[in-house]
Order: sequence, then C-alpha cells, then structure tokens
Amino acid sequence: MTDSHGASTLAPSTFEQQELFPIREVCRLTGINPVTLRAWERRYGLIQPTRTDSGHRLYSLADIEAVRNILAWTERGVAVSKVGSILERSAATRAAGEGQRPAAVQESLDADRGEWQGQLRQAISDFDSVRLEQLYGQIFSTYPLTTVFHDVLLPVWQEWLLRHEEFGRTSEWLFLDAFLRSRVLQRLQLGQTAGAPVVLLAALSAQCRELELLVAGLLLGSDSLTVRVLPSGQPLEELTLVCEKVRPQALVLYANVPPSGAQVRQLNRLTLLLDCPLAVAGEGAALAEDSLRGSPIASLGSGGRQMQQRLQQFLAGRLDT
DNA sequence: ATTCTAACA
DNA sequence: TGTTAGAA
Repeated sequence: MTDSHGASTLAPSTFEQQELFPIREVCRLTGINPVTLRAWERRYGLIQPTRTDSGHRLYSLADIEAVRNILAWTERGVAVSKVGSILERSAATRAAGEGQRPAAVQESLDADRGEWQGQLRQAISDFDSVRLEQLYGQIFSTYPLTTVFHDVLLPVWQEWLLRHEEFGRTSEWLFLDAFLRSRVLQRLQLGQTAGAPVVLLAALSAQCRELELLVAGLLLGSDSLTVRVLPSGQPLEELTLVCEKVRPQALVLYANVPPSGAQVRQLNRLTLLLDCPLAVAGEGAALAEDSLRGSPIASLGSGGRQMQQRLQQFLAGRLDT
C-alpha cells in the first residue's frame, strides 16, 4: 500500500491507532462499571486487554468496540454468558462472507458514511427536524436501500439506544426513533401494491424494537411483493387466526436475537397449524441457521439483499438450507 | 491507585 | 449475574 499523502493535521482517524486506554476511560466511554468489565473478562473471556508492567489493563480501540458490541446484545435481552459464542460466530461469518475488497475503497466508503453520520448526530442534538429530513432525503439518493439503513442510519440509532440512560439523551433518542419510524412506515405503505402476493411479517422476540421490524419489512419487500408488518407485541399464538383471515403467501418472523430452544419448539408446533409456509429472518435467524436445518422452518438469513433474495426463492420453489 | 479473589444477594 | 469486601 502506498501511503495516502498525509494532510492529516487533526484527523488521524483513518489509520488504526494503536492507542491504549486505561479501564476508567473505557468505563467512561461505555457507561459500564469497571468491576463488571473485569468480571466479564474473568468469567467469560470476552475481552483480553493488554497489561502494563504493573498489571494495569490497557484497552485498544477494538476492545472498546467489542464492549459496545456486547452491550448491543445485552440490551436486546441476551444473557452475557451467551454473547461470547454469538460474537465468535458473527465474526466468523463476517470473515467468510466478506470477499476481500480493496482497502482504499473500503476506507473511503467508511469515511463517507462517517461524514453522513456526523451530520445526522448534529441534526439530532439540535432537534433540527428540517435538517434531519434533508439529510434523510440526501442519504436515500446516494445509497441503495440496504446501505442506507444498515450502514448509515441504524448504527446511529443503535448508538443512541446504548446511551439511552445518559442524562439528556432520552429526548434525542425519542426524536430520532419517532422520525425514522414514521418515515419507514410511510415508505412501507407506498410499497403496498394491490393484487400483489402478500407476506406477513411479525416479531419473534418481544424485545424487538419497532423500528428494526419495520426496516426488515422494508428490505424484505419488492415491487412484486407486498409486505404487511404486524405491530410488535403480536402474540405468536394468535398468528394462526391472523393468517386465516389474511391468507398470506408466507409468514416471516423477524428474529432480532437467536431464538431459544423453547421458541424453536413453539415455531415447529406453529408450522403444523399454519396453512402457509413459515420462515425466520434477521441476525438471530442467521446465527441459528445450523440448528434450523432439517426443520420445516426456513431461514432467510440477515441483511437486506440476502433476505429479499431468499424470500423470493422461498416463495417460488424451494430454499434448501 | 488499581487489581484480584471470594463471598453475597 | 452483578456488586461488595478485603488483601496484595
């Protein structure tokens, strides 16, 4: 790699900084108790910071990102003891699925997205709905749908979700969440085409935030397909009744987190009662794919493109997983 | 001042 | 499972 000519006077953020932080800094940045952080390391080996000569922990930027990742899962109701294997597998699939892209290209993509995200943060902390609206439109005109949400909008949204407990942040988060929900809902309704086959989408986990479900519905849909999203909180037991009325081509359940064994058994019972095929989608579905193999439940995986593609295969003929 | 272990709730 | 107490 030739060095990108360094006009970097103030922003060395492009290159991986080997900067190391003491535990109190990590805790200040993540809002987690230092003792808890040490407990995670001791009991689950989730992070392994380097030590100084005197034995003090030194955390890298990657370690801090890992902590944020862990928090993202615990926030969704996943037990800390189970996060380790999840992180392992998601890292493995990421490494396998991500064909090597030129580092320079990837870097400039990251920088662009970071720029948009910075402007979004500014608009949010200003409660500037006009600006937010503007940015939303501009982002939509520069990126494809899946990129808009997975790489630009949702990371910012999730970031706020983690800082939810901080003093002034709740109002900001509500502002962003309400804005995005209304916008996605609007787009979802625009995508409803009369006469097109209908797919029902509902949340599998009660912990699932409404926005995630709506976005999944948006990414799942296409011009030849109408996705109807049931409100989060929809009881699984009553889905048979809803399907009898709506008569969808398929029922898709959005799994935010890997389904528990009890949930899988419940889903298997559900397939017997339904008159339409059943599939699961989302990050949790992707992580549980192995355990769903050989069951009547199809996994659509995660990520916009993959989910949409697999759903169409699923509806057309068979999806061998 | 910071870490570790072990007991506690 | 996260927090506290006491020794190093």
